[in-house]
Amino acid sequence: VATAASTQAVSSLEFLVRKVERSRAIDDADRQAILDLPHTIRTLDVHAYIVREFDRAVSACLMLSGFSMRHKIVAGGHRQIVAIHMKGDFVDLQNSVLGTADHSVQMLTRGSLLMVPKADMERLILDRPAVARALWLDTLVDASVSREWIANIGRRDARTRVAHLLCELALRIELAGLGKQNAFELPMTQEQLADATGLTSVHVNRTLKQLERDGVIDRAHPKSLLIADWRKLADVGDFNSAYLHLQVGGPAVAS
Amino acid sequence: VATAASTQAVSSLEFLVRKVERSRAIDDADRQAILDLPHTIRTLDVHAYIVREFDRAVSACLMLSGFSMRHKIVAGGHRQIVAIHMKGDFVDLQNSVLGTADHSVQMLTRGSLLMVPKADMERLILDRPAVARALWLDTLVDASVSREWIANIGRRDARTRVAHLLCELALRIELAGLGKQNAFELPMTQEQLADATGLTSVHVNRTLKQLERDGVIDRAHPKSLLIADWRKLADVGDFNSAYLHLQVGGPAVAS
DNA sequence: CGGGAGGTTGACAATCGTCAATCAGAGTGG
DNA sequence: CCACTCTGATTGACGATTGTCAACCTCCCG
Repeated sequence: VATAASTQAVSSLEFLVRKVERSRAIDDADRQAILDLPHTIRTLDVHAYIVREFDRAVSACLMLSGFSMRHKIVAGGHRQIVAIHMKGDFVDLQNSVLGTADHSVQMLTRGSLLMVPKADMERLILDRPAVARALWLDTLVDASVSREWIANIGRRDARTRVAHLLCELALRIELAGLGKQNAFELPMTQEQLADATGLTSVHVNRTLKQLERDGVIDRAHPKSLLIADWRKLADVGDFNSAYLHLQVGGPAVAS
Repeated sequence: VATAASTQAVSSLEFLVRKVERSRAIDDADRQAILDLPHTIRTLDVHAYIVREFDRAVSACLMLSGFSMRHKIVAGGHRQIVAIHMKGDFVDLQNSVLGTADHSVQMLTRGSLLMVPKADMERLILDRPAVARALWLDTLVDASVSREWIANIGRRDARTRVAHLLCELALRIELAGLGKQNAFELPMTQEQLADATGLTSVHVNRTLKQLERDGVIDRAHPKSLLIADWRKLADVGDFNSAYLHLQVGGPAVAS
């Protein structure tokens, strides 16, 4: 795989360096190992697939812009979205370690991705333990989010469930620098919200309408979401951000 | 932390070596690093907590026997079980990396655990990349199971959901050498099955009864489960074991 | 201007939850 | 050995959250 050494590409790897640094102290050799990664940038349209079920992973993909969804199809053709990804998220680090994808990842909007060949990623992981630990941390946070989604879908009613998802998206969008916590563009249709919450689009519609009537959210256009009362939404949504592990990393191993 | 060097303890670390070896080729230094880990063995009674929400992790725990459940509590006090663990599973590797636990882990049966202090685990991870990768793999498989649970709870009806969970448990119990795929002791009450599937115990009861009437399962005692027709159960449960990633590891990085 | 995707709404159906009573089995102490 | 107790399983009646179906609307875009 050729190394794309355009200005754009180099700044993208620096983005990866900063991501890794957020969760873990890394040294110059670690930093250089990341900056030396061969890579390409891919821009994908809405609905384009990043990973397809049964694919064998060939690259690790880091989202640079846009939104994507991870989803599974069950018997009967129903779809369940199991994660939403945005700028700064790795979308198939797991597939690149596990081998065959057991689900698909598809763009929710147009966006661009940093692609690093699987073999180079593997080598980075084995050569640079501090980087490996930071990436592992990333997958652990993903796993924590998945567990919260299980609880959300399994044990909360529609109103709470939708409010919770909106809270999560709002917070993550703000953290990614893509909008304000209480005013952002919702990158999903109501059908997609339904597939993420285990509901139907009709019921999501009714639920959103109700939240709007109750003065919790405000929607000028159907897609733009204004959170009229964050406190209230977090309350309705039984939302506690602990599961996002925003301050992770923990102390380095004592030496 | 003192090293417990009883015969029992040593064989437990060998168990960890074998676990790591299953997913990844490791060398003698890796093997020795594992065998040198300080550790203790703890036996816990039914309902005992392995990890409590808000705890700061102090040890990584590997299950040696018995069953446990990972669960979250939502507003209203409802409980959602987000994972079932058994012999060979790590129960708080994630907490040991993430810091504070965002949920609890509790014994479903009496059982024993191998405990390794967090700091030693951290050091192992940084010093032995091949071991770190194997452990990472373990957490990735857990994450994959979580995603399947999201789909199971979000998009399948009660009958399918329960059947799917039974299939997963049957397969994992057989793989752990704790029973046969089509005849094993179910370590969970119907209320626990309900909390794992996002249903109520009453509805789980009706569903199990129906599966029994349909000749899919057979229950001599309420707790012993005989899968009368594995094919049929897997069919009813829309079960495909791919998400368990039973053949993982992938090729080592080309050198 | 036409087509299409997505949003909105109503009527009705059904899966699943709630409540409550009863039953079965295991462990305990007398 | 036998009441006693507790946990968990079972069942019925009823209610409600959520799904289904279908129509219509609105906006965007070519």
